Amino acid sequence: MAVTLKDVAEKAGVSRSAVSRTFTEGASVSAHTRAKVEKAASELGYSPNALASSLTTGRTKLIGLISNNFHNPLFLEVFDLFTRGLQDRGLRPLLVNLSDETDPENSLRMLRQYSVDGVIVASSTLPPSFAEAFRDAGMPVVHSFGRFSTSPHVHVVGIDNVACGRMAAEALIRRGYKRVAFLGGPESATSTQDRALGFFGALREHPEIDVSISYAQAYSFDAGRVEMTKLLMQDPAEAYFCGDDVLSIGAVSAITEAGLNVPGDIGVIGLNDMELAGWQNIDLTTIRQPVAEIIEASIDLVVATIAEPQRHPETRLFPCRVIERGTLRPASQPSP
Amino acid sequence: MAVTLKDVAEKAGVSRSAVSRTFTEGASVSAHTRAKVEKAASELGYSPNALASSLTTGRTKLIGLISNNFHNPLFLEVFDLFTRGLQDRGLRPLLVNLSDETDPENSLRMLRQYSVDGVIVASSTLPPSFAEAFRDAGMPVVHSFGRFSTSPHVHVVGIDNVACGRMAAEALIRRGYKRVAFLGGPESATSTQDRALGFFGALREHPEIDVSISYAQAYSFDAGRVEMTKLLMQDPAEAYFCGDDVLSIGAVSAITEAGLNVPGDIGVIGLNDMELAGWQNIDLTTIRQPVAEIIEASIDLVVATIAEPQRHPETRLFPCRVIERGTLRPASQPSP
DNA sequence: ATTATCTTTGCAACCGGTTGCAAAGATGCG
DNA sequence: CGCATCTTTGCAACCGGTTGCAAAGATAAT
Repeated sequence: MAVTLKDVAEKAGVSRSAVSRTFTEGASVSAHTRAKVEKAASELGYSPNALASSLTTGRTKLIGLISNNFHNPLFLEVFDLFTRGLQDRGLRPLLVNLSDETDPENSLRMLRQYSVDGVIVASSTLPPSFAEAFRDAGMPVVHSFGRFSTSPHVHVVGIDNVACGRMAAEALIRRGYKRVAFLGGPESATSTQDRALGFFGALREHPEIDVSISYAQAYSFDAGRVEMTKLLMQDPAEAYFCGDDVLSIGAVSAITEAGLNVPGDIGVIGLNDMELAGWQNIDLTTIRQPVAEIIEASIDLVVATIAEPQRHPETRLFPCRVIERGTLRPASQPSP
Repeated sequence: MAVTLKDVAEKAGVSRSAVSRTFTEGASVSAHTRAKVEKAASELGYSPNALASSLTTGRTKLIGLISNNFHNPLFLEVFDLFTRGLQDRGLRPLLVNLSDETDPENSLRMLRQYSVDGVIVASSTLPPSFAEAFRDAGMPVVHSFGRFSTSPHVHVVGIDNVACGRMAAEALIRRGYKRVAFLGGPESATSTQDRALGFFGALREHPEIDVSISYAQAYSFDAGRVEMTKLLMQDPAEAYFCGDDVLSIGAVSAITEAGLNVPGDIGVIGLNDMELAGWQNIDLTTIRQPVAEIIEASIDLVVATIAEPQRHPETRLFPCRVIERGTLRPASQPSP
C-alpha cells in the first residue's frame, strides 16, 4: 500500500540505511547519494513513517493535550494557540477530553500507549494531583493555567490568581464602591480559592468597605445568572468581582433583567478577557489573562523538559491587567 | 525505561507471543497462561505500545481531526463532541489546525507520517477539494459540516444549506416582513452560496416581498457589525437572515447602537444555535444545526469506511429547525 | 606511489510488537 | 487404549524504520 524505505532504496539503487540517513538531520550522506535518494523518493511520493522511526529513536513528537474546559469560550482560543504553537515546532497535539473523568488513570494509560513525548494539562479547574500523576509516570508535563506553588512538583504556567483578586479589589476601591462582593466559580476550584484570597486580602486594609462572598455552581452563564438572581432578592452589593467572564455575563444578564442598570446600579468586573467580552453589546470590564504568553511559555517548557527530563519543576506566572470597558463606573478620582 | 512485552514474557515464564496474544482480542490463549501473563503485566505496570503494534496491524486508531474554525464558538462544542465520541470508540484525535494553510499538502504529509486510520475534516468553509485530497491519498475521509453534492467524491455529513436558506425565508414571510435581506459570510464560502440560493429561491414565489443581499468579510462579530452599520446608513430591510450566529450578534449590536430596536425596528435570524445564542441577554432567534447528530454520523461513517475502504461516498444531511427567541417579531398569523 | 585520515556506505541487529506455521498438548470417541 | 481432532504454544519472520560497526572509497600528506 504505502511506499516504504525499502521501495525507495531499491529504486535509487542504494541501501536502506542510505535512504534513512538522507532523511535524518545531520547524518553522513554524500551529495551524490542524497540526490539519487531524493529523486526516487519524490517520484514514489515517499514520506517516512514517523511511528516506525519513533520505535528506535524513542521520540514520537506527539504531545498529549489534556483539558476538561470544553465549555469555556476562552479555550477555543487556547486550543487554537496550542495547536498552532505545537505545529510550528513540528509537534503534534493528541487531544484528550477529560470532561467526564475523575481520575487520570485512563488518560495516563492511553498516553503511555502512544508514547507521547510530553503532556500539557490545560485547565484551571483540575487539581495539581492530576498533572503530578503524569509526572510520576515519567512524562515531561506542564500544567497550563494551573495553580501557583512555591515548591511545585510539576511545571506550572499561569497567572497569579491571588494578585488578580487583589487587582479586582483595587479596581473597585479606586472607583469608590463601598459595598463589594466576590462571586466565585465552584468553591472547590483552586483558582476560585486563590482569587477570593487576594480579593479579601486587599480589602482588609479598607475596613470601611463592606465585603461579602458567594459561589456559583459552575463557571457558566446560567450559574452566574442564577446566583445573581438570588443575590438580587436579598441585599445586593454595589459591585461584583466575578471569577470568569461567562459568569459575569450571566450576572449582568440577571441584573438588567431585574430592571437595574449596569454599571449605574451595580458594577461588574470579570476575569479572562475572552474574545466576546469585547463585543460592543457585552462590553465587559475584565481582567485580561495573557493567554498567548502562557501558551508560548507552556510549549517552551514542555520542549525544554523533553530535552532535559531531570529539569527542576518551575512556576511561571504572567501579569494580568484590567481592561476598562463599560461594566464598572469610571474611577471617582485619579489613582494616586 | 518503559516495560515491554519481553519483560512481561520473562517474568511470566512464557513466550513473547503468549503475552501478545493475551492482549489481543480473540486470540487463542489458555486461561492458565492468561492468568500468569496478566499477573506479571499488572505487577510490572505494562501497557502495550500502540505504535509498535500498529506497524504490523496497520491500524493506529489515530484519527486526523482537521479544522480551520478556531474562532467560531460552535466549534468548541464540535471539538468537545468529536473528542468524546472518538474516545468512546477507542480512537484518538490528532488535531490539525489549518487556519493559515491554503493547501492540504502539509497536513497530508503529516497525517501520512502518522499513518492515521482516517480523517475528519470539520469545516463549513473549506472547499470540497480539501477533503478530496485526503481521499486521493487513500485515506478514509469524512467532511463534516461540508457541502451537499449529488455525486460526492467523499463522504459528507452536514445540513442542507439550501433548505436552511428556504427555512429562514419562510420564517420571515410568515411574520409578514415585506422587505428582507440575506447577510452572508464571505461570498466564497460554499455554505454562504447555498444559503443564499435557498433564501432567494423561496422568495421568488413572493414577488411582493423586496429582497436584497450583502456579504460580511468573515463569519465574525466585527464583520457583522461593520456590515450592518453600513446597511443602516443606506436603507435597511425590515429583517435580516444572517449566515451565522456570531455574525447575527454583531448585526444586532450595530442595530441597537444606532438607537433602533430588535425586533421592533429590525428583525434578525441567525444560523447554528450555538450555546450563547440562548443566553438571555442575547436571545437570538436562529436556525439550529443538530451538531451532535452530525458528529455522531461523521464518526460512524469514518469508522465504517475504515472497515470497508471501497465503500461508496455518501452524503448525510440532517434537518434543521427554527429556534424561536427574541430577535424576530411574532408570526402575524398562525402558519397554515 | 605509499600511507594516514576522514567520509561514505552497507551489513546486521535492534526498536516493540504481531502472526503463519508446525509441533506439542489436551480432549473426544470408538 | 489408540487414533483423530481441536486447542495452545513457541519459533522465526516480519512491520518500517535507525544505528553501531567495520569495510570500502576518497582525500590529504609525505
